[in-house]
Amino acid sequence: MDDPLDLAFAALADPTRRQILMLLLEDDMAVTDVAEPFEMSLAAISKHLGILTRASLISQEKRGRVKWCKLEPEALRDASIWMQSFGQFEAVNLDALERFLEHELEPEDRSKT
Amino acid sequence: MDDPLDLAFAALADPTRRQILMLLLEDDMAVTDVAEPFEMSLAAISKHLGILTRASLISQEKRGRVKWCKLEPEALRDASIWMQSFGQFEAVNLDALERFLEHELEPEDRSKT
DNA sequence: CGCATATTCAACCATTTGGTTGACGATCAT
DNA sequence: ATGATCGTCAACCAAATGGTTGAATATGCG
Repeated sequence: MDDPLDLAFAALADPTRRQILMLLLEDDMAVTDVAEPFEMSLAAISKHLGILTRASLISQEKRGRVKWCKLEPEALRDASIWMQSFGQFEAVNLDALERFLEHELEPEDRSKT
Repeated sequence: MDDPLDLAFAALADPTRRQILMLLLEDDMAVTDVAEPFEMSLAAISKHLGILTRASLISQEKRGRVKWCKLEPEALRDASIWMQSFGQFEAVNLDALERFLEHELEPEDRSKT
């Protein structure tokens, strides 16, 4: 079961991991900093990052003792492309996207605007 | 864990379920007919269809003793929209899509052309 | 060196998942 | 009414998932 599509969708199915991706959308981050907003242990976050890495949704590069996490949109693109075949292209409604993201991002506690 | 996005991505993470969606892309189908190309039991397929239904990726309507399954792209669209925020819109590369679908659909045994 | 920081590893646990089988309830045809 | 077909349900099972804790491994700092 190492179909890239399996890995990508399975990785995206967890809300913690989607939230991690949203964090990384703003900037590359160290593992410890990724973990900071979450209630769970650092080890748990480390596992989530491993899953995201195996799914190629992020990459991790160790510089010094810090491991930097970076968003890697390629695999996400493949999954997105797969989905387009069902969404019949009208899926990409940018107005809907904006409204959706507002609704999705607001309830999170990460709003330090 | 009834976030629609969780349900949609988790449903898509299974290759059997993605294959079912591809079947339904061509036409609405009865449960038995959906199950026919697969090795596994009818009950297993019934479960998969239940998961797809709870994720709103398909709908099921019982007419007589036959339960018809129908593709329902709305939830898929939501998931797709979520992903666009990472793919930075250039994700929708139609050439790539066509090449991808060719590669994805060809190896299946569903080719009765 | 000796200690703090950053991250992973290993063992463990509860829950979920994906599958099986056999019995069951509906529906249609004869 | 009998019987075949359509589909689900319930109980069970093995394996995967998402979390915990405590020990281990680097790496940087003074």
